Amino acid sequence: MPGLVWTRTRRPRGARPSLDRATIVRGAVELLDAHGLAGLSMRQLGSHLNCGATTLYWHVANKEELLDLTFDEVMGELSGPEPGLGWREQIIGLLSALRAMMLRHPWYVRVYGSRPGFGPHALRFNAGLISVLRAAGFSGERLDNAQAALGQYVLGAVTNELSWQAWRSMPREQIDTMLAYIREAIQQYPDYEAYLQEYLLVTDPEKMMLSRFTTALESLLDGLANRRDTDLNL
Amino acid sequence: MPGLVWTRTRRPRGARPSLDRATIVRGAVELLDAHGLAGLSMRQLGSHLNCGATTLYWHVANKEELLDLTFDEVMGELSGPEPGLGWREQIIGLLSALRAMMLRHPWYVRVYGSRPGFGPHALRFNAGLISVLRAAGFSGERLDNAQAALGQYVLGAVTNELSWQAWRSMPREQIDTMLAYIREAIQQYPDYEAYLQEYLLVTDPEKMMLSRFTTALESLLDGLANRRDTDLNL
DNA sequence: TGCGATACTCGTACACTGTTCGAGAAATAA
DNA sequence: TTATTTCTCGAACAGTGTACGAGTATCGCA
Repeated sequence: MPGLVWTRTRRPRGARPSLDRATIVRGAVELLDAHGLAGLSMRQLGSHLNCGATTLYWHVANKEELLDLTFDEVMGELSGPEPGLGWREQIIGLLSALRAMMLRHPWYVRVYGSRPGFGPHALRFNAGLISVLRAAGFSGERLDNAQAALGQYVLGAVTNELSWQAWRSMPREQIDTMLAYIREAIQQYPDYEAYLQEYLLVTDPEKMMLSRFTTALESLLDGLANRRDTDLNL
Repeated sequence: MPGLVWTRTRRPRGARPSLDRATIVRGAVELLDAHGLAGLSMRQLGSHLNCGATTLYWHVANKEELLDLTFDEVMGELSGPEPGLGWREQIIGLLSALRAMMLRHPWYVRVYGSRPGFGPHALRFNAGLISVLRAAGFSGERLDNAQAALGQYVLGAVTNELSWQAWRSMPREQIDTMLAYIREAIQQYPDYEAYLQEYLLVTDPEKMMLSRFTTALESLLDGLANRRDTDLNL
């Protein structure tokens, strides 16, 4: 438990470092991207970086802190709001980039659930979102509500999308038996059956997910726009 | 990998069961509620149920399947839509109950990310949501968009709320050092600073979270209502 | 009544995990 | 040179999921 989690200012007076906090975090992200959350172990990360597993514990307090660091590391892939656009376009741009990042790093949403996420990159991103909203006429509790609603929606949408991806990447026979079960079980819900028949095995899920995402965001922005302080330039 | 995951129809011709699939799942939920996702191990579940750890593997394929079962088990705590209300009230009732369930079982959202969730109880709940939306004038792609947006928002909101809870339940000194770091780091974002000063240590977080949830849902429903087939009885 | 066959229970074992501890190596400061 | 600090890492511990196979209790049927 160091004082500050993300920054460490130590001036080396002794041996040659040969291993760095930043390279450890980068290596962890590589392993996470390649093999998922379960594929990251201290030993495997050690051999990935050509060092002993316990060496990592000199640079990092424990695995939890390492996950915190990877969490903020990928937040660093995001950039700030695009100037010169309307506030809705700016927000959709920010959140679409956030979604893309989360999809690039599928372990991100699973780490999120038990972690605050106040690293410098996360702060920077949130500050950008807040500034756009404030300029658009949100303040006080309405600002808080808008910011929370938007961020939370993105998180849930990506979580849902990833769970859908996991479902589609199951072995074919498992999908088939599952489908047979579902088809039989939903016969008692005619409305739902008609709905699922159409969407359970859609041909282009990526396109559907993106369409879901943007239209839901538009709907949410519609609703939020009516809850601003000023009702100008809608 | 049994044929159907959630149902198993075997007629015992041999020994006394003394252990049941349902009691295993109930015991697993108890352990998860008490000690979190990390607190559920096959050995601990065994001793919780007064049986050997490997005995469980006769009734359950592996831990993953057990998690699937617990997942649907807690979905069984939800009931269908309340008749005699407007569609918005029905939906808010359904989703508020879903949120309350997820908060009762904080492990739920962490399990969700890597799991499809097509158990019978989940199907029942989704069918209820779909039927309300269909009766409210949604169909086709708009129905899909509305259903996805609502479910995804709830998931994200609860995930966010739980991460917030985890943050507030950290040891006090860790919170303080983190706060000091955050306060210093956000000085370069004046807008965000003013915002965080107000909301970082709000006195009644439960109330704030509930307010966020309901107003975001109202905003989302506002936006969705304009994207129905018929624009009647808004 | 006896005899499989079936339905379960569980001890042992294996490979793996996060993490602690303490010994050692290497480089700088005095 | 000596002392001190920085860093690496092998060994060990408790815990994990799960495969295997031996053992036991109960049933249907002869």
